[in-house]
Amino acid sequence: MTKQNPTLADVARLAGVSQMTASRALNGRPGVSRETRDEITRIASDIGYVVNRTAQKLSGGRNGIIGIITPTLDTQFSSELILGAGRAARAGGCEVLVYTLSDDDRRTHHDVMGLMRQFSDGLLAILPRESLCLDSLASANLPVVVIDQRGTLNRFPSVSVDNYGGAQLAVDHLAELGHRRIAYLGGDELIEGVRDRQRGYHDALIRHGLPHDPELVVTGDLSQITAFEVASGLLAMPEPPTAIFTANDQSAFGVIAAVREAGLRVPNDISVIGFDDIPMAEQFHPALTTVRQPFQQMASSAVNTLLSQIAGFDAASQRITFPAELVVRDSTGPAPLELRRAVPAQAPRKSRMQRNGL
Amino acid sequence: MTKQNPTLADVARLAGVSQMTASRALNGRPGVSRETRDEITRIASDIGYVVNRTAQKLSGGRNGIIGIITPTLDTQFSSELILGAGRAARAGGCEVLVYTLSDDDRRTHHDVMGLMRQFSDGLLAILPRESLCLDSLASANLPVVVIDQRGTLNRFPSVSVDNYGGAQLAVDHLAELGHRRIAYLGGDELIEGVRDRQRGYHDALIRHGLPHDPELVVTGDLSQITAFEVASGLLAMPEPPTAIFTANDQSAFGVIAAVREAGLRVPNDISVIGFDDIPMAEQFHPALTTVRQPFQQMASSAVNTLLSQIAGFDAASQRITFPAELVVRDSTGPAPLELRRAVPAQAPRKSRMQRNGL
DNA sequence: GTGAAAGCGCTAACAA
DNA sequence: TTGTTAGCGCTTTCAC
Repeated sequence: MTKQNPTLADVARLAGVSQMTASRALNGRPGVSRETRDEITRIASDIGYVVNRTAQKLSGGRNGIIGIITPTLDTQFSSELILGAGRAARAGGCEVLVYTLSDDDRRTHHDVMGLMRQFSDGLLAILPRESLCLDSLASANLPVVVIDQRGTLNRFPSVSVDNYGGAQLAVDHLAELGHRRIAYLGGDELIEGVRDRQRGYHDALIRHGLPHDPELVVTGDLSQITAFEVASGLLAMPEPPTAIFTANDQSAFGVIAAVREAGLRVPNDISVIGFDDIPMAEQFHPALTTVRQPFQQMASSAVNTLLSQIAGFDAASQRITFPAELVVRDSTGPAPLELRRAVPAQAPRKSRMQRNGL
Repeated sequence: MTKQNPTLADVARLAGVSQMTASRALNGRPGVSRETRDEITRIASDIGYVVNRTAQKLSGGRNGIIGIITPTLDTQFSSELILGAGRAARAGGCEVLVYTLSDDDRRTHHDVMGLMRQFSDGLLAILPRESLCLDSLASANLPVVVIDQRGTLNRFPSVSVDNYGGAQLAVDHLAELGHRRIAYLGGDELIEGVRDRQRGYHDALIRHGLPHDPELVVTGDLSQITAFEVASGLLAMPEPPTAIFTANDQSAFGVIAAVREAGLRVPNDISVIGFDDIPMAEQFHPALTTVRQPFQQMASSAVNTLLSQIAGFDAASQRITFPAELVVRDSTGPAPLELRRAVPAQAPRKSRMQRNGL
C-alpha cells in the first residue's frame, strides 16, 4: 500500500475544476472549453491517471470492455478468433477480456454470464455447440453476438462461415481429382457447423453422382487423437476410401498420421482435406489442403456488430455468413489411377500396399 | 431492458434483514445465525441473485477474480498454463479472466496493468521475456506472481521450471545414445528461460567431454517456420550434427520437417529433442522426445502463491522451481554407427544419404 | 461551459 | 447476532 492510484477527484482538484468537467474532458464529451480540456488532459497524463473501469461500469456507463466467452483456449480455432476480435475491438477503442468456460461443469453457466455481464459492455460468444449458455445469455440484457452458431432460435446476431458451401468445395476438389470413394470424418453432432459440413458433403456427393456409402461416414470428436483411431478403422476396410474429408484440420492431422501408420502415403495413396485452415495446416507435413474460414474477418465482423449494438442499434436478427475458401496444398492429389473411373469389386488394398513398398 | 438483475438490496428486503446481514450470509462470513443464513441463501438462489463483482471490488473488498496476463494465446505453452491456472483458481473459489497483451504495442503496458488491477484481486503474469510489464506491475500495488521468469530484479514471487537442468537432461539423453555432434537451436535471447536452456546445453556438453562447435549453436524465434529454415542450414553443413536439441517443441516440429525435406529420417539419421512437452508433442509423428515442463503443477503452484498473497501473507521473495522431466519418445535414437565414437574428418553426409536411400 | 447532488451495488467500520 | 453509516470512483441528472 504505497500510495493510492490517482482518481478523477485528484485530476479535478489539481485542475481546479469539478469532477464532472474532468470526466467530460477525459471522455471527449462536449461541454468543455478547448483550453480546459487540454489542461485537464495534460494533468491527467502527468499524474498517471487511468480511469477505473470498474467504477465506470458501476455508475451505469459503458466501460469499453468486451467480454469473450470461449469453451476452450487450446485450439487454434479459438485463438485465431480471439486474436482477431482483440484487434478489432482495440481498433474500436475497446479492450477485451476472455473467460474460458470451465472444463468441469461445476459452475453453472448462469453464474458465468452474470459475471461477464457485470464486467463488460457486450459479449462475444464463441459457442460452437448449441450450448446451455444461450439461455443464460438471453436473460442477460446486454448485447451479445454469437460466433459460429447461427442457432435454431434466432435469438442473437451471429457470424459464421458457410459450412455447407465449404464442405461442397472440399468434395468438388476431390471429385475433380478423380476420387470416387470419399470418406467423411465428422465431429460432435451437436455442433451446428459440423452438421452443415456433413450435409454439404452429402449433397455434393449426390451432385457429382458419386456413391454414397454410409460406411464412409464416420464420427470423431474433432480431436487429433480420436481422428487417428477412427481413420485407422476406415483404412482397414476391405474397400477403403481414396480420400478423406474431415470436419476440422485437427482431425485431418490425425488422419494423416493414421495413413502413415498404415504404411500408405499422403497424397499418393490417400488424399486428406481438412476444414478451418488453422495456422498449423500450412506448417504441417504434408501441408494440408483445407477449407479456410476467414477468422479475421469473422471476428472483426462480430466485434463490429457488437459495437453497433452497444451503440444502441438493433441487430437482433442479423445473420452474417462468410464464404469459405478452398486452399489447395500438398495433402490432396489425383486418385490412384486404377480407382479413378470405376470402383472395382475386388479389394484394392493389396495393390496399393505394393506400390507403396517400392 | 426487461428487468433489472436482482441486487443485494432485493435479497435483504425479501428476507426482511439488512443488506449487511445478507452480505455476511452470502459470503460465508461469521456473525449470522444458522437459520437466517439458510433463509437468505434460499431467497438469493430463488430470485437468481448473483453478486456484482464490480461493486464488490469497488467497495474495497476482494472479488474473487484472478487476472492472467499472457503475451499470446496461440501457443499451447500458454494455453496449458492458463488451463491449469483456471483449475487451481476455481479450486480456490476464484474465477479467472485473461488479458492478452496486444500484438501491436500501441497500448502502453501501463494502461493494461491499470485495467487488470481494477478488475482483480491479483495478477498472474505469463511473461517469458523480460518485459517492460514488470515495471508497470511493480507500480501496481496488488499481488503478482510471475510464471517462467525469475527475473533479475527479484521483485515478484515466481514459478518456473528448471530450464538449466532440463537442458542437461536432454543432452545427457543424446550423449547416452552415442551422439557427439549435438546442435542447439535456441530462441529469443531475451527470454530468461531460453538462456538457461542454452547454458545447460553448453555445460552438459563440457561435462560429457563433447566438442563444443559454435557452428552448431543457432538461433530461431521459437516458431516452427523459423526453425525449419534454420535447421535446413544446419543440415546443409559439410559436417552436420547427428542430433538437434531445440529450445521448445514448436521448433522441434520445424526441425523434423526440415530433416524430412533434406531426405533424411528422424530418428535414424538425425535425432531431435524438444522442450516443453506440449500436448502436440505426443501426437506428432514421430512422437517427440522432449523435456517436460509440469505445466499443471507450475500453474497451480503459482495460483496458490497468489492466493496466499491475496490472503495477506508475504511471498515477495519466493522463487519456486520445478524439476524438468525427460520424456523419451520416437524422435531420438542411437547415433549413426560410424559417427558414434569419433568424429571423422570427412563429411559423413554422403554415407547417410545412401543409407536413407535403402 | 461548468458544477452540485445523488446513486450505481457492495462492504468496511462501527454501533447496538 | 444484527443494523447503521459511510464511501469505493465514476457518471447521470439537473441546476446554474
